[in-house]
Amino acid sequence: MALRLFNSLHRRVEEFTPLFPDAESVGFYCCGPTVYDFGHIGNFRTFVFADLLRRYLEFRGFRVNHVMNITDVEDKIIRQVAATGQSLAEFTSQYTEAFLADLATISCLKPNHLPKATDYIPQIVDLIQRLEQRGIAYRAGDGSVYFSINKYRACGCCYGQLVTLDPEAQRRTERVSGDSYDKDDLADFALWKARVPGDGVVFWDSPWGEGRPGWHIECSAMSMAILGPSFDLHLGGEDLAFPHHEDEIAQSEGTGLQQPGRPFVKHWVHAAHLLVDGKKMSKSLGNFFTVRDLLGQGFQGREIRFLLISAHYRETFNFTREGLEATRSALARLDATVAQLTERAGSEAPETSTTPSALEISFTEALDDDLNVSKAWAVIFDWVRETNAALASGSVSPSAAAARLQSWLRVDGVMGLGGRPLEEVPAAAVALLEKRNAAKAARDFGMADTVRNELKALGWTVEDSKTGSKLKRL
RNA sequence: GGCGGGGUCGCCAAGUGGUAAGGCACGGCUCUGCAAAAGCUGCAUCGUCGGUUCGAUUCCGACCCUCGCCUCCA
Repeated sequence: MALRLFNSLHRRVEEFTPLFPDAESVGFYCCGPTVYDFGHIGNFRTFVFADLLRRYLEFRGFRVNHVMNITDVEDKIIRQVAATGQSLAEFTSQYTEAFLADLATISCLKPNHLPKATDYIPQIVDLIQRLEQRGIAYRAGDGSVYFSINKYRACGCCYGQLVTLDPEAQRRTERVSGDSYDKDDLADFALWKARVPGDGVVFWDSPWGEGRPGWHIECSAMSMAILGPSFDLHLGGEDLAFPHHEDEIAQSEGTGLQQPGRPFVKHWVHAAHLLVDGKKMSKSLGNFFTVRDLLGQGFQGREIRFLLISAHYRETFNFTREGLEATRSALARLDATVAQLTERAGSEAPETSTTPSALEISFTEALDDDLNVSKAWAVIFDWVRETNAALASGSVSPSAAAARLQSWLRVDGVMGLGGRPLEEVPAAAVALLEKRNAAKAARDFGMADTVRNELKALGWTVEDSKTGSKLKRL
């Protein structure tokens, strides 16, 4: 079996095979954040999903060249720069750093490349010039450069690969008409925006005068500069499918840089939105939570991660506080099993086995199926139950425990939950535990219960078993 | 208005033409001084109405509700 993934380009699940089988890595691009503010967990749903897919590809033996861009020039950023008096770099770097810190908090591996749009102005200009030379880009009266969808189509190219849009049937929103500028056609989009007074000091020189790049062309420039004109996977939130990704395809393929018969991107993958109270989580609706907000409320990064990858990536998912709280119990159960295995295994080497474990086989089957995480969690929790039962029956040898643990660690290499960090038991708690043990031995259960409550107040719970009492962090 | 997703147990969420995974919560039992943890166990006929079929939650049609995109957006 092989990994099958839904390809937005063909609207069906397809087997994933690399575009260039001999290449040393798979080209993997995910549209990153616009760094004008802290990202919210709706944004991070997409990034965690990208991280999961990247980790799974690696689990399946691919080497992945993971690129995530940072959009560091854009209208909102320019407004903020003007308002704060900071330089563009000063302003965007603080949110870029915050973004990377948040990614780490939710256990996302750092992408191999994190290109910033402002570092790719020459490449952007180059692409626009190519489009101009081919007659697909044109200069408008205001000094901006636009992409002509009609000219592009006249070259035999297809605009409308990711979405089926009938321009005539479109609603004429205010946004559309308000954005008309000097375009030949309403649907054309900006490649280079001429400098306007509101841009302040944010502008670059170009063959078309001072200005700044359009949003869409940035991703084309960065992805092709790093991964080449054709690459394997392009990810993003579903709201980016149109117009952002559609325009990326048009600009990138419009340059004619691809080898004949090669697409810009072989496989497009889109992550569905996170909802809050049934509505899309967004800055404009104000119904969002940042990673920092949730951390401040006492949640852990791994709990947020778990929740974000508990549902299939193509289904919208309703975020609730209750849902986040529920992850705690589930993770605790998983942690307890892993902790028991670790203890049982000791320093014993795992049983040698040349075949993957049942856990790994079922897990692989689940994720091969268009990254069916729900199925994967079912597999994992079935394994938890079975492992707990085996441990309780005493039938797990240290080397068998080590083997199970090793197998889990391989699976967790994809899920990225990690274990809950072990905390050293403070001396005060140890003393109380001993006091309770003594009380129990003396059959003074009133005292034992009192001490147990004192321990609880310190944040430790007691678990009694045949082999003695143990403290566990609450 | 156009296009695209959804409606499955209290909540979250898989899945299948032959009467429905898993997680959280809840109940019972075992274990325990009592708990906790763990195990066992109980709990749904799948939005509505029709159609196809020996049989549909799964296919088709209609309808209702809901979310998203339609050039700011992960």
